[in-house]
Amino acid sequence: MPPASLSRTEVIERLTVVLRQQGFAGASLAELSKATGLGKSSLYHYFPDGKDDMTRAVLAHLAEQLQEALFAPLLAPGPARRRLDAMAGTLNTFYRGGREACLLGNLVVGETRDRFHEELAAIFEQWIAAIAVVLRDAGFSRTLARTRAEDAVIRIEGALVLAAGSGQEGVFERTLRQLPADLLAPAKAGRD
Amino acid sequence: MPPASLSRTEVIERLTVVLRQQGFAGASLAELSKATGLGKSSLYHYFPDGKDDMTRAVLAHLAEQLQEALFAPLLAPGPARRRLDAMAGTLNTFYRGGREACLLGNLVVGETRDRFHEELAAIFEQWIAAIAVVLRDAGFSRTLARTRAEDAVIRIEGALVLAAGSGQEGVFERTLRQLPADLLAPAKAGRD
DNA sequence: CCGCTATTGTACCGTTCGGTACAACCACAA
DNA sequence: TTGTGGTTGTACCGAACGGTACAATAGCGG
Repeated sequence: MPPASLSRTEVIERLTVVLRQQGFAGASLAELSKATGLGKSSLYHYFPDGKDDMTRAVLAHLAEQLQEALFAPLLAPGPARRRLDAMAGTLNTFYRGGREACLLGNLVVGETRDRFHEELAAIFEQWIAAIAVVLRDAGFSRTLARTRAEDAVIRIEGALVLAAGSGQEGVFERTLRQLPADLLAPAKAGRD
Repeated sequence: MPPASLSRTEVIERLTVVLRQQGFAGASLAELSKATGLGKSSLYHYFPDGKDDMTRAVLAHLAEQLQEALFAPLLAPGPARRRLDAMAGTLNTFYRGGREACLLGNLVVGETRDRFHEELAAIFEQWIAAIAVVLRDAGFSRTLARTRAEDAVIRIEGALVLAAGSGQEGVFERTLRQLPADLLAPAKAGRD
């Protein structure tokens, strides 16, 4: 085994890859060890509580990443449309056009949903709240902004599921392309 | 262990419960055995290839169920709106208002995505195709009907993810409530 | 150079994993 | 009654699981 020379961040990023592809139950210590290049003893040195600790570290790292790459731009000044377009662009590269799975989506399963519920719910909430701010800035009511923001996250997560399940390439990118305009579309009586 | 006296269908339904809650990797033989009341030997008697066979049987059973409870009503004559409303109602009970996970969504993960890709893709495709027929009947173009049908499945799957991840009860039901009207909304220039 | 701490390899723990072998059972037909 | 074939409990398999103990190392400040 090489002398590592990986920063903690790099280790966490490699753990992320395994967890987001395999889910919690499917990610074995052996795989996590291989992916990081760290032996089990090193892994337990940095993450004393094992997979649990690793997952929490991965979630914390993800929260930071999203904060600066997604939420902050959403909350920054500028035209609503441009901010939403930026989110779509960021997500498209983040999920490699739908070819990469969503860590959050793969952790809301079985016992892990309850075990990491706080962290998961917090990330989802921040995301929705950030989108809702944009929609409020665009002039929508608080409640409409909120439901549309939830809808945005719903469509992103759903598109990742369908893209993975159907194997159709375009599904995710098309969803991202439509999203900004749909979110900003004028409210219609009887809808929303 | 009781003398079983379960029909094959009942066994499959009990396997379904475990698989949809725990996913493939998270569903152990011990759990599947306990849930069905069948010992491992009986399980292997009915499903010689183990979890693989069980999962395939569960997927086949799900396909049948969806066929008669979801796709057939969608393809039956009647006003488009009523047919979509029926779908929404069926889904709401099927997923217990978002409290129950989606088997499909939990199988598009890790290696299981590839292992059962054919079955998964077929079910998604049938579902989308059935919705698209309704939208074509409602007067939409082939391509618009198709993309909106994909969007419907996307929103359903996404709503299940967000409902599970956020713990918010209303998310799934609200999504289902909005869906029929959104799908039938007149096309607007620049959107869709 | 020393000594100290952080890190790591190796060996091992008990448990559970998916899966198999096989004898006993059971209902039922001959 | 005696098969007989579909079923089942029990015992077991090797491998992999998550996790631990510990001695050896590596790197670095003094």
